[in-house]
Amino acid sequence: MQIYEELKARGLIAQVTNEEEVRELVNNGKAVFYIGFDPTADSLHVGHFMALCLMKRLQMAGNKPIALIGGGTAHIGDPSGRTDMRSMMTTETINHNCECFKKQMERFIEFGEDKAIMVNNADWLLDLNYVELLREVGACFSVNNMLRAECYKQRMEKGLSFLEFNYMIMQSYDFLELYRRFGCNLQFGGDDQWSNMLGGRELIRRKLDKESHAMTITLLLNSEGKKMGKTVGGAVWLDPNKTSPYDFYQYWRNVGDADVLKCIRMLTFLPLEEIDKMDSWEGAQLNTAKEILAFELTKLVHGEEEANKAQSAARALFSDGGSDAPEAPVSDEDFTDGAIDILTMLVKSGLVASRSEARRAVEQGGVTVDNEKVTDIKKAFTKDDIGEGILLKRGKKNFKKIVVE
RNA sequence: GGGAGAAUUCCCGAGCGGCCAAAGGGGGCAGACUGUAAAUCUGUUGUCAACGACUUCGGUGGUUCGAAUCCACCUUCUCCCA
Repeated sequence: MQIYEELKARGLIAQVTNEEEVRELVNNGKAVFYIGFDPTADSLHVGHFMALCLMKRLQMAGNKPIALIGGGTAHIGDPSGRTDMRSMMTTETINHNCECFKKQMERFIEFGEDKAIMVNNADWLLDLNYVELLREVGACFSVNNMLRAECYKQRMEKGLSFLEFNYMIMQSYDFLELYRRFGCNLQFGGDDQWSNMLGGRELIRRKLDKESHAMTITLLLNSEGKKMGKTVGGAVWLDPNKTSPYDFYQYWRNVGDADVLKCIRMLTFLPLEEIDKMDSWEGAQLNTAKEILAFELTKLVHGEEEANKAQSAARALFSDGGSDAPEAPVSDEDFTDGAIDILTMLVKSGLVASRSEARRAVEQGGVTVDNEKVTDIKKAFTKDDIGEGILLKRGKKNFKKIVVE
């Protein structure tokens, strides 16, 4: 099976400009393609991960990836898929985020001579002269067409600033620039980028009279139509300091029944035949599929060792109440009169955000210590009680092993 | 440039000068049920030394015994006219 067919079978491809031509390009390793990453945070998240996997797949098939970090476009902010204007970021923040992105990407994609390259559009966007730019590309954009684009339509209700309106032009300019510099002939992106990508294609045609292509990746949506990889606390990050490997594992372990197979197909590198076999699984058997999904992804992002750790911690905890939990240290200052009370312990461990929350959790019967329910908010523990460490749980899925420093 | 209106807790959205830590919904959390799923039901959802106290209703001042509520100015946004 060739790469294009595989991507298709995995459900990764949402839209392409011209299927025949793109297939030809990609299957023969003739594509020089780019994906843009907006450095809006200091870590990549699951959404980016999909794009990275796609780059890897295409690279393995002999195509040349360009990772574009949007150090320049980040100054503007992409209005696509947003209903409000995002707050403007300072140049320092953007630069910091770019650095973080770089480091994380290097773990997935091989960069170097004749391999993948990484560029930052700040290098050309920030020095542009307004009038020159207008003269060069301004004529190539029809405002009428732009306003018809879905991403702007939505914002017409709420209000759209001129700043954000220009995002499409910047992104199109990127494509043009990459075409000129590296012969980049294909752009990938999330499905919400479609109109921006077409803008670039149009620009290349007008300025250089050359054909280029665009292809969008299916956005990873759950069965309710919501973007996956988001939790209340924010995104599921790839940075282990922002989302621990265990939490990362748990996120995938807990996806809904309806979404497991889709995720395995789209995100893992397991052979398709193997995945097809799982297709018939149902009911509690899906739990196995979830475990596979969680393990495979954790392995890809954090390495096999971390994946094993996360898996055994989870298994131990949910089956026999094990001891492989992440540790939360408490220090001498946390003890008063030689003991630490349950509320302090909950707060210190990070299992709850405030003492009030801790109190509620205990009062509602959601807290256990070494699997014994604690109902008294005044309950306290001495160092001897803690000994080598005790297992503190809030609810069914949140736990820490308390140890004395 | 002229005019009208809006800003409330995680989000949406009620809120007579005292009975407002602020209705209702969503979301979150916990419990029951389960398969670490979904659906459903129950409780809960500002903070703290907790039958009480403290800090919140865009910002800064003011009126008042008392302000989310009234006044002034500022900021941001929306709408109408140009």
